[in-house]
Amino acid sequence: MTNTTLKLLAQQLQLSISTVSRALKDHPDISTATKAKVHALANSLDYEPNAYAIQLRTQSSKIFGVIVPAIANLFYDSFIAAIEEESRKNGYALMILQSSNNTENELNNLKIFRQNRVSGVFACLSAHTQNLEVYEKMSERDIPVVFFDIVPKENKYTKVRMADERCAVIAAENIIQRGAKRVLALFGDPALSISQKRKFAFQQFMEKYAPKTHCTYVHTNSSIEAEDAFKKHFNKAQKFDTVFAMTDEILIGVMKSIQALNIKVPEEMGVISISNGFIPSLYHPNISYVETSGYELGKLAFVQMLANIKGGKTLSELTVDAKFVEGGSM
Amino acid sequence: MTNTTLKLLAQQLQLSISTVSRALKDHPDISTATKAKVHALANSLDYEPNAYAIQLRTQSSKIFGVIVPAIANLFYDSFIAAIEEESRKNGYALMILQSSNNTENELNNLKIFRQNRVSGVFACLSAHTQNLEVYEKMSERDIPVVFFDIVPKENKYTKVRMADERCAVIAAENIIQRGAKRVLALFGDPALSISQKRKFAFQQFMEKYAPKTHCTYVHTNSSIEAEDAFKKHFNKAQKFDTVFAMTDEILIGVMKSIQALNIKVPEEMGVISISNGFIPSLYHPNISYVETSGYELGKLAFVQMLANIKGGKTLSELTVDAKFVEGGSM
DNA sequence: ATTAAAATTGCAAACGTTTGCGGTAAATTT
DNA sequence: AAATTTACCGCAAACGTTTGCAATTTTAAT
Repeated sequence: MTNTTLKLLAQQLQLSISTVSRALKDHPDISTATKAKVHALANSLDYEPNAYAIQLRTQSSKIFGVIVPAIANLFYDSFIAAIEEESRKNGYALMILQSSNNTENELNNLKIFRQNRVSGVFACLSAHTQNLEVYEKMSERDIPVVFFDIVPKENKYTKVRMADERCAVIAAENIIQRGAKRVLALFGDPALSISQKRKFAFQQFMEKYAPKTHCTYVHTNSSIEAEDAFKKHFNKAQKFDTVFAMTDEILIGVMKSIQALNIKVPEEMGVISISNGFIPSLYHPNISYVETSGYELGKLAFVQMLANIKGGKTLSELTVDAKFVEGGSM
Repeated sequence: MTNTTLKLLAQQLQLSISTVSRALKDHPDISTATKAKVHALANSLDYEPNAYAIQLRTQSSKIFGVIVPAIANLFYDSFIAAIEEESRKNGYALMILQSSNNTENELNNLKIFRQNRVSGVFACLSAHTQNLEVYEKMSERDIPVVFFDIVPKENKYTKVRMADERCAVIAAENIIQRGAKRVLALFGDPALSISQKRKFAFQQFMEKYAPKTHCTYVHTNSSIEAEDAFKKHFNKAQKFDTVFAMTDEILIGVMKSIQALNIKVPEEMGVISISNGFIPSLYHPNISYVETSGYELGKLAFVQMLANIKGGKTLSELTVDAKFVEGGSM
């Protein structure tokens, strides 16, 4: 069946296309009588405006592009869920593409976004993307870009991210409060700035406020590595009494070791992590964590995007605050 | 900066728009010389065809719509990841909207899809959507719909889903093989056909091949309920020695109880579930499960979609096979 | 009854493509 | 050298909207 168009409505009503168009959007020029007629027919014929014709005419699409390393990821999921919600409220739809942490895919995705003339893009950089030229190209075309999570260093870009240092500090505070004597602190890939920031802040804080607490710092790149690291260090003479996991991935490894060794939490071992909350809720007792909400980040990113679209440029870095969520593991 | 268009290229090269258009797509009518010139200028000016103009002219967009109850969900994630991959390979992009299991949202999303004249939609029904009229409306507009996971009963629709009965049977087989005497079998919302199917198949099989095994069947609607149900039944005089969880959500509740009661797996309690594998891998020992891969389902759905677009109608139900994955919990 | 103002509606161009068809010049055949 | 084919290119319409402006009708003011 062929789609109903303005032309069709106009013909059936013996009106001009322009009148129909205006009637449909309550233009004051049109009499209430004809408005009623037009609306009636439009409804009964299931008229749906052709988004492509509109965009072609108005030069603006109601679509945002989103690039994430992976959709199947607890954190990005909730980020996407948040901007999807906001987008819908504001009459936008989302086009979501995953880079798989691959720069080439990232480029291709950006291209699709350009071809579809998206109104803006939310981008999480691939781990090793260095060349930001493509993103410049978006700006030249007046397509705002809001970076999130993995963001470029230069501060000419609009970006939102977690308050990484604060997270680490809050974790450290709680570890001190527990009265930990020896702690094992596990961090992620040392090449990533997020790992560096969190470790640096954590270490600084511990050394300043609890110089007598013995801390062991280890970098691991996967759940398995974290699991092994835990076991290895647990077998030493001086056992640690508290473990800090920088990410969910690490926490998962840690918890497998804890279960395997049948260690009692929190009596024999305190556990604290940085997370969005899902993984910590899987265990008994629930793991205490510092919350980094992808959802909140999404909301914030959307605000930035809207500001960018409406009022011109807002070149700044915004961070979403961290808060401690008590489980029962400390 | 204004986008470069065919018209601009044509002007600069002193050619007609049609020649430029044809040159860009290697039309045999155009001489290699001019093709070269056109390509050169197009490249240096970063020409990107306007997808909206193309769609308007050709009446076909290269976009698929996807409706899921929630993006932030292990299963749907991997489904989305799969169709995203395939879409990219085939030159399509995805527009993803979530229904939040709310029929009104579902309707709105479909509307957005219609307005954007998507080439097809992948839809997972909201839990309680009864009225499929909207989907009929898509078909009238020649937009193919492939249902996945939660699918309508009528077999005039194209659908892909997990082999629910097989899953349940495989689980039952393994429970029998373990030599279970008493089993607690936990299923989801009894209103959902997926729960019914799995329970029916499971029960049938157990009664036929292990009539002496005592089975308790319970329906629960959340992790918490599952957690409570486990505890409640575990306190009875005759303890069960094996537990079956129909979904990840249920498994999570079960495992919290198991941890809380400090039950040894698999010695004191055998555990088996139906899952895509992520949650089972979180525990020690890993939980044995029957695999229902969202990823595989996605691949299958895409095949169906393509068939539908290319060769007309393929009205049938396809299921993706199940297989048992040994953890260490049985 | 004229004229001016206000209320309605229609015309036509534009957005950037694609594509059937017709046109011209060069190459080939007679 | 005329006739025919081939190679290359341009014209113009169409896709479905939006919108400035002009045209028409109605209402109000003289």
